[in-house]
Amino acid sequence: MTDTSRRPGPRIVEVALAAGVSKSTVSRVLNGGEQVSDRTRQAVHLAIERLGYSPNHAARTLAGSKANAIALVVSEQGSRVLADPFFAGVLRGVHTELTGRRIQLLVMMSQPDDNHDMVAYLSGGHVDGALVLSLHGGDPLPQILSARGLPVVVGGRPLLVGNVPFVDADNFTGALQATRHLVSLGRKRIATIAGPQDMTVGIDRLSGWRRGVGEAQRPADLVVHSDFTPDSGASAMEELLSRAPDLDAVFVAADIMALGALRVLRAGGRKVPEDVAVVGFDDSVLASTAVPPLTTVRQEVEALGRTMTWRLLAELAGEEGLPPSVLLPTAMVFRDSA
Amino acid sequence: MTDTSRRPGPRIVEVALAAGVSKSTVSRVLNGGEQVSDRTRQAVHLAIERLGYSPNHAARTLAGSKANAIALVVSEQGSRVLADPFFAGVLRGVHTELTGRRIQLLVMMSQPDDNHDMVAYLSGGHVDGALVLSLHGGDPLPQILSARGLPVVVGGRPLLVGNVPFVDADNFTGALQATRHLVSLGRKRIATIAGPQDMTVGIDRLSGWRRGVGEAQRPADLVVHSDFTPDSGASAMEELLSRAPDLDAVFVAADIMALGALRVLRAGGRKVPEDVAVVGFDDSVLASTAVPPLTTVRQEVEALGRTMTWRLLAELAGEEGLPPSVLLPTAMVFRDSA
DNA sequence: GCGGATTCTGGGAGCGCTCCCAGACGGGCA
DNA sequence: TGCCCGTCTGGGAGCGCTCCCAGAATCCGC
Repeated sequence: MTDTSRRPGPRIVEVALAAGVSKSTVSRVLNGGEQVSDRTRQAVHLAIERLGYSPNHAARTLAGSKANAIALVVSEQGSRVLADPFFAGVLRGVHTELTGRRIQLLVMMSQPDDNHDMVAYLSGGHVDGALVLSLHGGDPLPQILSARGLPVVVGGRPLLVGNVPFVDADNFTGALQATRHLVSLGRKRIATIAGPQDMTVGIDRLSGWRRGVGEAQRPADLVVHSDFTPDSGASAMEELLSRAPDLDAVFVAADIMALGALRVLRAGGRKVPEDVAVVGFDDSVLASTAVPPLTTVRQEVEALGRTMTWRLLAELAGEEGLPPSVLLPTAMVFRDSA
Repeated sequence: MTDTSRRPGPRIVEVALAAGVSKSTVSRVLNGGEQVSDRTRQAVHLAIERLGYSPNHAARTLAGSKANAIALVVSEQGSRVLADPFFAGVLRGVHTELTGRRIQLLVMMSQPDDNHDMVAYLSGGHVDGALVLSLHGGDPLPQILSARGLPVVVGGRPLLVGNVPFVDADNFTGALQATRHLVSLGRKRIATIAGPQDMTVGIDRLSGWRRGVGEAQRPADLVVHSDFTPDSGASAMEELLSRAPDLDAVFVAADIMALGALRVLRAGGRKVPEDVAVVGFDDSVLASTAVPPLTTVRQEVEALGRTMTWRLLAELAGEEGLPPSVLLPTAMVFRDSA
């Protein structure tokens, strides 16, 4: 339909002509830009500006040895509940880190079952690297891609460690901080509603709590596992209450579960924080609107995206001495619930 | 660093050789696939399968007349609060609609101020079309792109109508339904906390409420404008309460504002829904976890993404008689607050 | 049985770039 | 002055596809 007789915009030769140089030189300026005299470089830049030239991505990719694109892979299933605000934040971070560079961001969603096509695509040279948001840590995708020679950075500590670099919030320390806070409040019976133990985010936050109660000589028996939904948080709270009616604090491994827990506490006539102090995790939008507003542990989702991207690009650039993995600091946010 | 001496995987000629045909024929099968005998087609498909061939995107784009890619443009600013879950849902819908087709999805974020580069990029033939998520309806970006010949579909009704097709939830009807529900409950003094009036989502939801109170012969004076944050919802509720202490119902134009309103009502000793019935909008995750759980209007965010994509692809395919724009139905979700 | 229409196939010229190679130019040193 | 070497530049061969054109194969009716 739209037969604009070939794509619009000037070609590299037009720029070369305008600048009075060859297209090789323009190309040189566009890329590394070494071995070009300042006068020439400026002339080229001027011509580019004047003509509004924007290099053809497909041609660069075809001719060059890199794809000038990276992929952000999100798992379809994981993206249901937890991932929503999480994902948007990560994406923003990724994008921030990418601006200025001429690198395309491809977003893909991995099906739980059949990733055959995606693996073929990604390892087929269409992208230079991949960012994998691995919410359910057991996903073999990062390993597969990495084994095929594609640079990969995982967001969230993977369950199978392997040698794929990852970036994650420091869930362990965050949970530890939260528990220490409860201890410092003088709480004696500190429970936890833990996340699923097949996800490192669940595992690490539980470990942090264990360490926290351990170092304060408190019993570490009040653990109920749950699955990152408000309802499961509610039933976990019920179970805790029936097991230990004397509990006076709960560390809940995710704000969204904390909402369910708060509901049960309220229904049971326990005052928060007077009778039971509650600390959540994530500092999602839910936390500030909860009743009462939730004291929680903040993780910088956007920084996660930025750091993942930085790590990947650094690797692509061939930088040496990169950290295999990065843990991002977390910080307590004090509100009313503890 | 990773000098894999050219990209891995077979080329189209390998496939042609394996199938005993020419590369032209393989190309034909890959694309439209008309004018190819069934026997040949099957042989080619077999060869593709056997070799695990995946066509080189850059080469197709360079040689062909289309880019085989579409862009999803999100505004950086809008993506802060409102957009988070919204965006993930839309993206999922877009992706769903794209699977199977060999079309890349590029995600870009538009800076509020400088979109110069992005416009150049998008209208430079790098993508075949664009999906623009326009949360702040006044954005001229869709018009600009469209004027430059790029097919565009906007998500959310734009403020400047123009001739750019859009897909939106039927905010008007949704608000009308909500208001009618409050009327049917026998409420007499029905207020609204409206959204910003520089966004059509705010305008349309207010219109729906006006229509609803109007057709029930109720006064339409209890309007307070707010800005889609819990705190602004709270202060709006305070204002309403002081202006009309006898109000017995509120339609809040977004769940996130309703949370603030609920807080104020609770603090003021009003029982929800007994004293004041509250209906929200969006059916976000916030609604079900609110206290009390919020009756609200559900908009199908994923369907929005799917529909936008369908509309764009249909246009790219040159289909005739496409609807200029589409309004997606909304549905009431009844919980405890009204 | 033959001409022409119809269906199918192959050849090859680009698409717009990068990157290798060779050549032009100039400056320092013996 | 002559030679070498380093800096800068231009030419041109691809990258892997699509798409146009021409030619081969098949079919049909008279």
